[in-house]
Amino acid sequence: MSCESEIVELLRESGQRPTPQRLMILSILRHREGHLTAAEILAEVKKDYSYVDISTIYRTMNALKELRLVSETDMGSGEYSYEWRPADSHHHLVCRQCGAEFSFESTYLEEMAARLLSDYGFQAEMDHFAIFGLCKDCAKETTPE
Amino acid sequence: MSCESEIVELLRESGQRPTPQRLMILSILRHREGHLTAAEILAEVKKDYSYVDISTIYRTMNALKELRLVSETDMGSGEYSYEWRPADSHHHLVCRQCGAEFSFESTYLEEMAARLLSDYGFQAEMDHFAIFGLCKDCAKETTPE
DNA sequence: GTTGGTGCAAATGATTTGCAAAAGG
DNA sequence: CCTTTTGCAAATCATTTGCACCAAC
Repeated sequence: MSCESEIVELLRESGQRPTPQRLMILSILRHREGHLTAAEILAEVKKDYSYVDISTIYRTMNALKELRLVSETDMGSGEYSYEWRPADSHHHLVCRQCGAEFSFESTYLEEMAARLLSDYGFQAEMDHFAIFGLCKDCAKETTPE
Repeated sequence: MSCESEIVELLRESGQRPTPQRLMILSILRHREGHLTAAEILAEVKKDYSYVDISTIYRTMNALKELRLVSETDMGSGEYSYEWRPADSHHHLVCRQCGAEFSFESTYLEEMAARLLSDYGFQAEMDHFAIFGLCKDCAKETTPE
C-alpha cells in the first residue's frame, strides 16, 4: 500500500523500529474508519499474520498514545477503543440503553477548550470524547410522555 | 446524623432496603466532597464497621448508578470514581502529566447538551465529566517557549 | 554486537458472581 | 416466611510484565 513509506517515516522519526507487526497494526488503524478495541485489532492482524500477541497490540498502542498518534477512549464497554488520531476531531454519543453509537462534531467543545486555556491555562485534549446518555429511540421508550 | 432519615426515604422510594452497610456508604458519599473510588469508600466504611466487603460497595454503587443517585467517572487512574450526584453539575480537569485535578463548571457543556438534544434527540448525561490534558505548570515545562 | 521488540505464559488488579447464611419487611 | 442483601471465596476479564529469543540497525 502506498502510505506504508509514510508510516515507516513516522516511526523512524519517533525512534521506533518499523517491524512487520507494527506496520500491520498501523495500516489497520489508518484504513479502518472508527475505533477498534485491542481485541479487534488483534483479530484483524491475525487474518494475515497468525503469530501476533495481544500484548504487542497493547505495547504498540501505548507507544502511539504517547506520541499522540492514536487516541484512546473509554466507550463504556469495559475495553478501551483506539483510533488513528483523526485530523478532524470528532466525538461519540453512546446510548447507555441500547449501546448505539453516533459520531458528531462540535464547535462547542473547541470553544470550551479555548476557554479552559484562557481561564485556567489548561491544555485540554479534546480530540476524542465519548458522551453517554439516551438515544432518541430509547428516550422515547423511557419517557413515553 | 440528621439526614439519615432522608436517605432511608430515598432508598425506600426506590424499593431498596436500608441496611446499615448502605446507610454508611451513602452517608460517606454525601458528606465527603469530591469523588471516591470503591476502595476508598471501603476503607472509610471499615473505620466503623469492619465486616464489609468490596463487592457490597460495587453492588451498592451499581444500584445507585441506575437510580442516577451517584455518578461514575473514569478519572484515568484505572479505577472508577463515584460521587453523590451533585445538584450543581461540575466537571474535572485531570492533568495527564502530574495527575492534578481541578473542578470547574461550564455552561458550554450545558449548551452542548441542549444542542445534542435538539439536533440528535440525544439526552446527554452531562453531570460529571473528566477532561484530560496538561495543567498550567506542566504545560510550561513541556513548552518552555 | 547491541538495543529494542516479540511471543508466550504468568501476574496483576479492578470488578463480578455463585452460594449459603443472615437480615429486612 | 419470603425476598433481598451480605460476606466470602472464587471467577472473570482487560491489561501488564518477566523473560528468553529474535530482529533491526
